[in-house]
Amino acid sequence: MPELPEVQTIVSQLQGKILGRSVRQLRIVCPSSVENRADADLQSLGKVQSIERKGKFIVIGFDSGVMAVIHLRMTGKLVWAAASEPRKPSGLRAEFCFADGGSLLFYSVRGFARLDFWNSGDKVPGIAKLGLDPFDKGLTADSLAAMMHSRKVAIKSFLLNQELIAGIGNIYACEILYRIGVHPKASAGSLSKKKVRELLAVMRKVLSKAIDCCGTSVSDFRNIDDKTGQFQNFLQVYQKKSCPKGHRLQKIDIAGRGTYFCPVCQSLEAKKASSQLVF
DNA sequence: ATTGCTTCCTGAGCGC
DNA sequence: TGCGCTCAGGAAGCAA
Repeated sequence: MPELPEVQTIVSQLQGKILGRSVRQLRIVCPSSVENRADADLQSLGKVQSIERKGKFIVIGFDSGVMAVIHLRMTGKLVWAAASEPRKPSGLRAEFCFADGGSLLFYSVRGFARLDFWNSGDKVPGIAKLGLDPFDKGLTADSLAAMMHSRKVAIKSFLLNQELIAGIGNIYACEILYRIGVHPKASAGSLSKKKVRELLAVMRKVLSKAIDCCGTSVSDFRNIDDKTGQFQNFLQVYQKKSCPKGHRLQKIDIAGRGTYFCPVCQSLEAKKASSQLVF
């Protein structure tokens, strides 16, 4: 499931592939996954001017004044295909055909992913509500501690809330909490200032490493060349039986997500200083 | 205001 | 081999 590192991987690859190129035709295969909320004809999108990540959203700006806002949710994919390559029909929702050859294919196996068109500068509801990016300089130990202060919600749910911090999903939430030795059910407000500082540092470290690895492929994440990422080789708890120290892991449900944690390394009180290696 | 539950959907994996 | 069941989860929407 694409989270911040996977989406960043796709955005970086798209920048190298389609920036400055013109879309000749937009082929909408499945209209229920695509919506035009722009005052423009989608058959004259024009040239790709910008490609950005906003939380887990991908925003592609065109010189016609339209932007494509894409959210891959769980099983969405963007795949580059040469004009001659056969298209896998299963889950194909739309295709951007480029004037100088090649296509960007938008897939969504389970139909949750979205491709919506807006006028550049429109306030897109999902994006407008996003909290700070984990790498935003405005996100400091102080501001994070202020956000967490007095919140009773489980720290795992806090990390998954896109309106607070944008980009973390289930896999990285589990991995970050294991690395700082905090129980996923510990209330966000219960973390000491020292732990909050550690949380911020480890969050950035884990996400950076995952970006360097071009993401995590535990199920079906693929980059635009249909290749897997490599961070699954560094996972310590997600879908594992035991932690790196050999303790048996537990799996519980938090906010409707499978949550993996080590009952030995991750204390509920969130007070124990972590001495374990991050990688 | 904050928290939590339900819904959407299909392929993979499992037991029989 | 094949059937039916369970599980996977991001975010909107609504209830408490």
